[in-house]
Amino acid sequence: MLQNATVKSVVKRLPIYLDYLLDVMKNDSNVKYISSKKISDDLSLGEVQVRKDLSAICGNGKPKLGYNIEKLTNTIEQYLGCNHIKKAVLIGVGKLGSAIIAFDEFKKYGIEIIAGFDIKESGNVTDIPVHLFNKQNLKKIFDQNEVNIGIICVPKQAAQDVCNTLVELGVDIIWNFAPMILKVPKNVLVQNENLAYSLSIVSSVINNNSKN
Amino acid sequence: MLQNATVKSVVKRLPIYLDYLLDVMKNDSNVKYISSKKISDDLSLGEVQVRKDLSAICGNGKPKLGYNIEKLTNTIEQYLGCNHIKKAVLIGVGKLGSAIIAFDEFKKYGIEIIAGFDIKESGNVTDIPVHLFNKQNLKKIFDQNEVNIGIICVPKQAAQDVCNTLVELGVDIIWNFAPMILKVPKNVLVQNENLAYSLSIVSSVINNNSKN
DNA sequence: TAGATTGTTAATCGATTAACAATC
DNA sequence: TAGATTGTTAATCGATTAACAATC
Repeated sequence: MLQNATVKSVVKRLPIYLDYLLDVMKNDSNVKYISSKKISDDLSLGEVQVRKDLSAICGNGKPKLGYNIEKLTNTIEQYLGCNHIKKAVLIGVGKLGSAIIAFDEFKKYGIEIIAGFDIKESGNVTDIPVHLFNKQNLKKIFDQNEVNIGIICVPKQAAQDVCNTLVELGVDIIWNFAPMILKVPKNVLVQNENLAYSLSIVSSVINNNSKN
Repeated sequence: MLQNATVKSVVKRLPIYLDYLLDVMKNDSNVKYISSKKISDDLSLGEVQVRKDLSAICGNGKPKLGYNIEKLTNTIEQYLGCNHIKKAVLIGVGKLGSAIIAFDEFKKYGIEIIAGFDIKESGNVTDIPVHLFNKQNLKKIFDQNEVNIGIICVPKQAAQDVCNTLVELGVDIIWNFAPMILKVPKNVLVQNENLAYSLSIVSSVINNNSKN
């Protein structure tokens, strides 16, 4: 069922479907089936695209009825690994770092931040301990836990160093908020959250609109 | 020079080039020209892609020499509207909101946050006044300034309401951090910064890697 | 059976890459 | 002039959309 070949463009839409389906079920727990037409209308997507996306990950739609909404939800959650707990550490507990730690949506995808690290030790942020950042302290946590994810919220000057340390300790994926491109070995994946790049789009859109 | 037709895929790479070029110039102020080969090598992009991107926005490369690095930088900055000041307000000055206000990269793209708004009035965040959020207060700021950008950092339950108010007051573009899809009229553009969706990719990557 | 809706195959569109011509 | 590097036209690749066949 979980074909690795499922393309990136489809995976990117899965959380959109998931949010939508959860919402539909919350609003009316009697709905058992939902059609691709309704989904596509509500989400402003192409009808065929929805059908093709869904058939790529489950393909248990019933002609005349649509998709069993509960089954579909479960399939998407399974595909996204929502029920498989993954542990993360976050480095750089400044304003952004604390905001991320407090971010509500981690549980939804089965991700748990088990510790924060900062060059200033600073107690707790909403239950999660913040340790002094150094290799020994970090290693201790990695020895006691299987840590999959490293979240980088340090200033960009420090980001590559922090990244190297995380890679050395064995994270699989880095969620990077530092506005720069990190160098990592091929087996590590970097998911960039480059706010500056988004900002550049905001800026260019206004710039070019006002030229019209 | 600034063709509106320049495609989105190209625009998305412009800030990458810009960061890179600024960095090259900082490290060696003697470099006058840079070739597409060097750029593509350093950024791990295709050589032809770099050349095509650059020719789309400027096209003043010199055979045998490369591109005048200063001219190129200026052109990109101009294209992205870096030297044209655009004003923004930010709604929801919680942890994430304060982090955004303090974010360093606004100036680079000519964006200025002139005020924050929150349901709790809370003084200042790094020089920027935070007002009590209500329509009157918001309108006052819009009357006194040409505000182009609304930044939404409120919880998702409040986001659509805030969005409507901002649209009504006349923003051109909304930078949305609430993890949901906002409904806006066609003339308003929403740039989503949906951390939850990024997170879902983080989750799915680990999930599917560990299946191999 | 007729009709609604799924699922798939083929056509289109957009972006990237390859081949090559133009130019300093 | 020869060689390096740009810029453009054509080929390829991937994703979306359209057309239609399959099925409950």
